[in-house]
Amino acid sequence: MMIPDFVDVKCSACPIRHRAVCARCDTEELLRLEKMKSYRTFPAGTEILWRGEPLDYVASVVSGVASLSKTMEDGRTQMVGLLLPSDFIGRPGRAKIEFDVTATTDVTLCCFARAPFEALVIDTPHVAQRLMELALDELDAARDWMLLLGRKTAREKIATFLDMLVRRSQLNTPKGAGTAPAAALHLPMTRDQIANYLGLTLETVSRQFSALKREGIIDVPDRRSVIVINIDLLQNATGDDADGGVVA
Amino acid sequence: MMIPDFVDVKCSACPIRHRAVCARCDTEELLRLEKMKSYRTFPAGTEILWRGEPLDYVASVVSGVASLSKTMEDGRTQMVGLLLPSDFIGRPGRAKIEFDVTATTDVTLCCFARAPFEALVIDTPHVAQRLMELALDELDAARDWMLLLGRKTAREKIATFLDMLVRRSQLNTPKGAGTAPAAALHLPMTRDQIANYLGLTLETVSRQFSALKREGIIDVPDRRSVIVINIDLLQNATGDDADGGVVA
DNA sequence: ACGCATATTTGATGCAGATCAAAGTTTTGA
DNA sequence: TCAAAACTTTGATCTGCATCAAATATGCGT
Repeated sequence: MMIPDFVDVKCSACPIRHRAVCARCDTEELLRLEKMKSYRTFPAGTEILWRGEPLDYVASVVSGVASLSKTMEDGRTQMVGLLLPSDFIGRPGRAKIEFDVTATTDVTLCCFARAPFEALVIDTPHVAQRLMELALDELDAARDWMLLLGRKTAREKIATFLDMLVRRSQLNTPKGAGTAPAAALHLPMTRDQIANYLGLTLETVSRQFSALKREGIIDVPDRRSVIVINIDLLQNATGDDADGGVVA
Repeated sequence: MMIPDFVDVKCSACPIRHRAVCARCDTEELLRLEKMKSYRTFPAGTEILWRGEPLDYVASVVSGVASLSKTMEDGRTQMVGLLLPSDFIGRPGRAKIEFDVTATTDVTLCCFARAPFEALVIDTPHVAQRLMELALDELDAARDWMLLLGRKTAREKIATFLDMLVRRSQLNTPKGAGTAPAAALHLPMTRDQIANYLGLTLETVSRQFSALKREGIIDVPDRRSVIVINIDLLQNATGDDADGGVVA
């Protein structure tokens, strides 16, 4: 399979320039980052980091989707986060992590060696502040997910998941006002991975997809695509209040 | 009921001095904090903050236990965090929160007006760094809880909850080596609140307490107390690996 | 294009935990 | 000191989702 190559991308032309940890860096700071960065690509399904492994690098996700997951002794696993383009891996002052990071799709990372990056964080309050914002966003997302995992039904979980994908795809194409009539979604994961994310089994995920399809709320043209036919009904099925409590 | 009064406590004599946001402040910085702080006490069961309400203050928990919770339209609720002494409420750059904060027991807060506190954060990298550490600790805790909510059985949830209380009480009384034979725990919440925290119903919580008691793993002398008779069996019942993945 | 590996759907059945119900127990306050 | 309120325990039953099982579908390597 063809994996896109980012080796020569300049920060100024970087697709995640405005949302990543470097969002508020000026030209000079970008030059400093440019010198310490290197791209690395991981094929879908490969491990990026193991739990407990020492972290010599920190990184931003440039393209693709990675997942954070925790595993119990007997093999039960739970995804505890999704890393999308512009999300950050690794934390200042933390030499290791308590979960595994896996490439869900092919993933390209913009890696920074730990030591010079931490020096940069100390010198530039922008960057420290941006790291804090990214951490707080993750914390909000984790708490929304705790409500989902602890209290939502299988149907609500699937609807919430699809609704999240719709909102996220709208972030990338913010088309003024007017509700989009039917949104085509690309699913970045298999049924099994979706089940892991939602605290379900793959069979239950499949059955709920079928049920939503049967009701005309979505269509599933192929295993990696979903078309949302009726976004209002979908949002009703999430169990959240109308306004959603999502960052506007 | 008698509620302890902290109005005149000096930072230098503060019980959470070494763990809170001010952990690494020097004498001069403490003086600055001293000038902007004020104590406030909330009786058990009262609301400290409502979701979406503008935050004019940030605060540290000085004593007692507060909880963060999310509620669905139809009334289902899920606790998404527990705030113990030294934990922090409110974040730099965030004017509101996406959950309710409730006093679980009587709670005393050390409150700082938002504006001067944010000025302090900008001036003193210590404080910004400590806030980041606190946020990352919360993120780790949230992720552990996602595994619990998504994949653990009722029995494992209860065992994990009790084990967490044991570990936390050991933090306050770190007695060198040697396993404590039987730990007496004070439960800071009702069965209903425990159920909310663990994504269960109160009946299931009660049944699992009874089962652990029947097996001789714990004793329950009264509704707010648990005595851990066999900590090894309790930890076996959590479903976590032996070493636990908890911060050493 | 074929065949195998992998992913998905669908069906049948079982069970953990929710729900419904009622009987204790502890706390509170008049 | 007593009654009412709040909390907890225990029992009976129900149900949503897991589990077990098998039949497709899809994609990949040769």
